[in-house]
Amino acid sequence: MTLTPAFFARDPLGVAHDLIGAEILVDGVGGTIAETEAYRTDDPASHSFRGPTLRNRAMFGEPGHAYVYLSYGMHWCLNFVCLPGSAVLIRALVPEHGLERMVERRGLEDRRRLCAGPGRLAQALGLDKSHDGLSLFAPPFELKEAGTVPMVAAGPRIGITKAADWPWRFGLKDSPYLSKPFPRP
DNA sequence: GGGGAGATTATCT
DNA sequence: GATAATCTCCCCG
Repeated sequence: MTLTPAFFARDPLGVAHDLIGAEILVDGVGGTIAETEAYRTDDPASHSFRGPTLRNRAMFGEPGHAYVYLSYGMHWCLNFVCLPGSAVLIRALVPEHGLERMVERRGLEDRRRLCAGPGRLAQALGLDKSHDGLSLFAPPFELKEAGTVPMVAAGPRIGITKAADWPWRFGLKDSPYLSKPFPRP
């Protein structure tokens, strides 16, 4: 699967699945995408459900751009915009590049917890409001395709109250870098 | 290792 | 004024 803007111009379910195993870097810091969640326009849990607002405007912009928002007044979260009104939340990475900077930003050494969760990942990569709306195909972002086809697990999304049972969460099967294990089938 | 409280603020009702 | 796509710390056992 070639990572071009066209890759993102489709249903976020497919994008969320196909992003597992790809690599994301911000200023050279990052690693393999280990966990994602899809948010669609007809999805009660999505920020886009009630239409465009100031916060979610990036979700209605160009596919292949970043949507970065502040969660719980404290944590930045990174999304990749797909078709207008839809996006994929990046929930976990396998930390591989720039470990030193991640440790510095996160204030801990435990590799398993550096990027295991959307807020942790954003902190490790130094993301904030300034990245909202930026293209993923230009610095400081860098995307690389998966080397091999990974085993992908799917299950219910995490931390939401609406449509909580829809299995729109994807991840590297049995990876120790997930924010949480997937429920047994 | 697991459950629960508290942190902290932009956004929308 | 309530809510939220979360995280850390503290307590228990």
